[in-house]
Parts: sequence; structure tokens; C-alpha cells
Amino acid sequence: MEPVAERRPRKDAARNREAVLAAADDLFAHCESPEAVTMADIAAAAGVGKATLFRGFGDRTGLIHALYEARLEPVRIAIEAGPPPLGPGTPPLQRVPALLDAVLCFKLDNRHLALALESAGSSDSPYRAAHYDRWHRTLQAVLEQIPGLTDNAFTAHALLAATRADLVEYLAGHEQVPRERLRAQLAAYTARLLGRSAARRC
Amino acid sequence: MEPVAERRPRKDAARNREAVLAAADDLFAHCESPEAVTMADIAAAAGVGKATLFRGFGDRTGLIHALYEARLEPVRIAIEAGPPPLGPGTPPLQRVPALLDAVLCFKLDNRHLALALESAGSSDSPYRAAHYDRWHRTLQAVLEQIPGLTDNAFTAHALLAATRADLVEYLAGHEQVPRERLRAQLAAYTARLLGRSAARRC
DNA sequence: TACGATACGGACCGCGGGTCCGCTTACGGG
DNA sequence: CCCGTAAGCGGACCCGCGGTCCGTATCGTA
Repeated sequence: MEPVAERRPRKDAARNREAVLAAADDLFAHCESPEAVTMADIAAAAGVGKATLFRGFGDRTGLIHALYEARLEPVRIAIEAGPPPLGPGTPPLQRVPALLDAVLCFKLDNRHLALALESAGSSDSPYRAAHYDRWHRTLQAVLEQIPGLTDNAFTAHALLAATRADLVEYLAGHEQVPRERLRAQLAAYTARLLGRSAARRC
Repeated sequence: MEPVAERRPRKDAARNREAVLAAADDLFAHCESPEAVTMADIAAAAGVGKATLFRGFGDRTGLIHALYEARLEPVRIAIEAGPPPLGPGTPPLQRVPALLDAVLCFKLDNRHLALALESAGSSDSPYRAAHYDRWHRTLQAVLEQIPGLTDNAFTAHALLAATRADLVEYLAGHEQVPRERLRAQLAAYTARLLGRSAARRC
């Protein structure tokens, strides 16, 4: 019944964990489709036995989640405690587009990962993932501060849906839309939605 | 080099095809997750050998596509040649929300199918499917008719993203949002986006 | 009725996620 | 410094699923 002290892992275990994450990131980044990279591939690339993957991460989606969260952390911190326009203390009308732009940029920079995560099989809907919930709560909270809006929970979902990994991949990859153009379009879309809701009184 | 006459299939083949579609629809409808129903299950439920599935539909995604297109056809027809507010000849500002509502309702009524299709594995992005392209073209074309809008291709994607099957499933299933409320929220969202762009001049 | 073409079905295969168990290695106490 | 032990390792192994093959049954026709 002690507080149990949470024994820290052995040194080699930690080293292996890092090796696996690095190898997985690399493989996902260099392969066409996320499901083209198998667990055995990752284990081999990391110079490690397959069981080590499963012991360390539970299963395939656990591994992907761990990778994703690791890459996401800087963004999370910037949102929770960073300077404007991302951090708190930014006026809502600027923070909403800033949040969405951050999400979009993250997905552009980590297309392979986001894709691997969101297409991980429908057994775990992307909407039940912790990071989605964080983003949704944050966005909704900011929307609440803008007067004249309703149904902010839905609105937040709908806005985030515009940054879905496979859509981003389709537009940036298949349709070759340049990064800056995509960002501009999302910004314009957001602006139109927030509209003259509190900006310019008629 | 003849026009090849496209020999019609044998009677039992046609019957089996229908049996398979019916069985698959039923299984997808009654199972938790789309990937819980295997090809062998479908074959068994249809009283047919596995090879018959693959001969008739190519592969798993082919079968799901066939099912989806079959269920979708009435909606397609209503959009292409039906009466207002869905059909052509409707004023754009009413037709956009009508189109989105039709998509939403279809996905609500066919949650299992839409989910099965969109989570069919990332090898085939939902954005490369024929039906998505149809919807996107239609929606974009209608948006073009509304003055004061830009980036209509992106806007159409973003609006359609709000009706993604897994989002709909999450809201209607997990969050228990009632059907009419969802429809109203999507309508409000759309209306806000189209805003006073041509509705009410200040 | 007889015969070719078409379709059938279930045994079979390969592959990938996940597990098991005998061996190795880190690390704290003597 | 060495030893005991438990945490960690690895790859052979298992299982289930998508997809194929081929001998057999059925349809449609003359």
C-alpha cells in the first residue's frame, strides 16, 4: 500500500525505447503508406526483438500514440503556456485561427504520423484519443469567449475536421497545394466563419 | 473489336451477388466495428463460398464500395435530377445546406457502411473515391454560383469534412446527440459560413 | 440430352499482429 | 569485486484474416 515509488526503468530499456521511437519515426516518414511498415520492420530497424516493442508500447496503436504525443508536446506547451498568438491571453478572435493554423502546420510537418494515427483502424476512433480531446476542449473554450456564437462544441469539431490528416495529405500530397496556400485557405475559411460576428458592427 | 455485347451474368451469379450484398449490409449493421466482420463471415451468412465474394467484387473494399454505391444511388439521383431543394434549379443559398443535410442524413442512416468505407485502411484515401469526388464537385459548383466567396474547392472540402463518418458516429453514437439536433447544428454552421454573404446587405 | 462455358466452394497460402519462454544483462548488497 | 536476482531481451511460434487455386457442379443452349 506504499505509494510504490514507480521504479524507474533499467538503462538499456530506456535506450531501447528511444531507439524504437526513432526507428519508427524514420520508417513512417520514408514509407508510402503507414500500413506498409510492419512491427517486425520497426523492430529490425531499431535492432531489437519484436517482443520489446510490445512490452514497451502494448500494441501497434500504442506505439504510434507514443510517437505522436512526443512530437506533439512542444505544440501543446506553446498552446498551454506560450506567448501570443498561441498561448492564453490572446484575444479569442486571433487565437482561434492561430490554434487551427498550429494544428494544420503540425499535420503538414508530421503527415506520416498523423496519417498513421488517424487511419489506425476504426476500432479506436480518432475522436476518442486524448490529444483530440485536448484540442477540442481548448478550441471550444476559446470559441465560448466570442459573443454571438452558438453550438461551439459542434463548431469546434467541424473546424478541426478541416484539418483531418487524410484531407491534408490529399491536398498537400496528391493535389500539390503548397503549404502557404493551404494555410491561407484555412485562415480565410476560419475568418469567414467567425465573420463579422464581433469584428465589425454594421 | 465488336462492341462486345457485355454478356449478362448467369442467373445464380446474380442471385448470389444480391445475397452477398444483403448479408454484408446486415452484418455491418449489427456488428460493433466494421472490421469485426470478416469476409468469411459474410460468405457464410450469404450461404456462399469465399471465392464467390472475391470473384464478384474483387476484394474487400470493392464489396464495401458496391454496397455503398447501391445505397447511395437514390440520393445521387435526387441531387442530379430531383426536385428542390436538392435538385438543380434550387437557388444556391438554399441548395448548399440542402446538400450537406442530405450527406449528413445519409451517413446517419448508413453509419455502419460509411464507417466501413472511410476506415477501410489508409491505402485508399476516402478522398480518392468516386462518390466523394461527385459530392465535392457538386458542392463546389454550387458554391461558385454564390457571389463573394473564394477558395470554393477548399471550402467544399472543409464543409464535407464536417460530415465525416467517424465524426458523425462519434457525435450520434458516443455522445448521443439526437439526429435533429445534429442536423440543426450543421445547418447553423453552414448558414454562419455562408453568412450574410449575399443574404442581407448591411 | 449432351456439351461447353461459367460459376461454385472450401482447402490452401502468405503475412502481419501479438505471445511465450529460455537466456542475458543491469544493478544493488555483501 | 563478485554474486544473486529480477527486470529485460529476442526470435521462434501461434492464430486469424485477406486472397487464390483447382476440381466439381450448374446453367444455358443446340
